[in-house]
Amino acid sequence: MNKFYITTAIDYVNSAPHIGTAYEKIAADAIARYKRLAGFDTRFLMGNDEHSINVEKAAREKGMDPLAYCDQMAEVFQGVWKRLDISYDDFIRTTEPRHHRAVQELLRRIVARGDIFRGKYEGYYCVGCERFYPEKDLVDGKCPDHKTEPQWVSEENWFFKLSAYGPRLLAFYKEHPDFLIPAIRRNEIVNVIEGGLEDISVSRASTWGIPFPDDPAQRVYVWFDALINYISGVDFPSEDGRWRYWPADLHVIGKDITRFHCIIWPAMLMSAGVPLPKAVLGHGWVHFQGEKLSKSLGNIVNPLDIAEKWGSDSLRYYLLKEVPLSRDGDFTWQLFIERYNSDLANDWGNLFTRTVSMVHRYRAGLLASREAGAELKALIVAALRDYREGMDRYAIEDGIEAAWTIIRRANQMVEEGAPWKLAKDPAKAAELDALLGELVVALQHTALLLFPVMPAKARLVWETLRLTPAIEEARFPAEGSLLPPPPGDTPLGESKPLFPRIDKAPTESPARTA
RNA sequence: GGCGGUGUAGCUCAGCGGUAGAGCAGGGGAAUCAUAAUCCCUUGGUCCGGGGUUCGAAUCCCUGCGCCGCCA
Repeated sequence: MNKFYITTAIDYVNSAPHIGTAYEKIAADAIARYKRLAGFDTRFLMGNDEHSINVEKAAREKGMDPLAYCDQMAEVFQGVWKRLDISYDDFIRTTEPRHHRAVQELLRRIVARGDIFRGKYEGYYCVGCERFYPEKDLVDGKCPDHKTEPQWVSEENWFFKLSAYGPRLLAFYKEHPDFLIPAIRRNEIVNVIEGGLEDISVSRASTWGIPFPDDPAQRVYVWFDALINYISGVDFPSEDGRWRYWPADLHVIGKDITRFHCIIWPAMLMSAGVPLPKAVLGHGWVHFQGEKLSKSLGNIVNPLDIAEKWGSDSLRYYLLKEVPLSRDGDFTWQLFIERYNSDLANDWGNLFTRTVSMVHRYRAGLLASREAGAELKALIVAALRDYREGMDRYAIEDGIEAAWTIIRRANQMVEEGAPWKLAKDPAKAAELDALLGELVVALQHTALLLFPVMPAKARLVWETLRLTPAIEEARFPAEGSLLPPPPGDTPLGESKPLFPRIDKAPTESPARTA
């Protein structure tokens, strides 16, 4: 069986997840679920990045031991992810022993290669960013991001010979043009490499972090440490068990950290002699009401607020449909309500309730016919093909669009067939049976296709149609065919609104307006 | 400043050499199974401005402007 190993960025735990963080996990989750439907032995890794100085600082400010603080935040993060139906298989924390082992072993190999040397670093260091800034990049002597004064740091560190890897990286990008998605970001990275790489400091004099091998006075620099989670999560340096998932098939990350993932990380692996990941997807940002998310603007939206009120699926749908991974998108309440009502409540939700209630009303919940006619079958087969074509390119919005061709057609079929008329004429009983059967088959396939995007509602549709086994076990039918139909001898479940409409008035301004 | 992207209907976007497209919103109608949802029809665009290539350009080239990204 083909495997598929997908990861997301691990998160700093000095603040709770916001809608942008959630977007990345939701997108990765949809891809992971899609791959499972496609029959891949899928491994989906997420985690927390706990060795940041800022994490230590946040803990101290709360008067907590850093590790205890991290434990607490790990609960918070995983609670949010579960609430959003993120189906991760494993959750790695960089304070775990398994991670320490992996980091130290990888470093040992890099040292053995001769790529680590002792050097002195002096420069302005922004604690907020955990990075050095050249003086010319400072604005009024302050960090352009945090607007705080950086510290002048001068210390002896361990350095990694990144500069030596420029040619190999360029050759790699030439051979693997699809490594970094979308293409535009690949060009940027190639330009950076062509401009020449500098060696990087990979250790800090600190007490919070992973001890540098053979130099307990130094801790591994948080970024160097963090990247390694992708292999410690599959048991590196063990050669068996989960290591079969490596190399990763896709690292899903934000576009701001592509350089770490597309230059430093491959170079580290080259140095250590570990195979490189297959691809990196650098997604864009979710803006809120037209503005970047930022603490100072106070427009950080808690994804749980939306999920609690309207269901996690509606948030997932909005983000995946309106914010293609390849570019930035915007979250606005107005558009959210618009998409929710028109796409979810009116199109999909209504198709579900009207179909199920007609089966109950006219046929006591039982299906005498359970197959698609030639025309509908062709449509579903085409939708399956288009869906997979889109999802394989990680164009989730195109996959959703393909699913909607079934929904639209089914709603049309209801109008054209007018079951309420057929029901009044006993001579047309067979026609009515056939139509209801077609609608149910259509609905069944929408549940399959939308499961990666809206797992909870898809599951509800699936179960209402009495389909077995569970939707989590479902797999795509072979090319050109449809799923096995629902049973004919068990009455369908209850018809209830999948997405209760949002009445505009009371929800006009749940947050400040732009 | 350099490199790159982008600018198409009120909104979000597709089209990327052959008579302007989709969804939503707006207008009209049909229907009543359904969350007053659905379905049908429909209004709406100097395709950012200017120049050029071509029988023909939203689509290619040049230039100006706006926005965005990366680098400096």
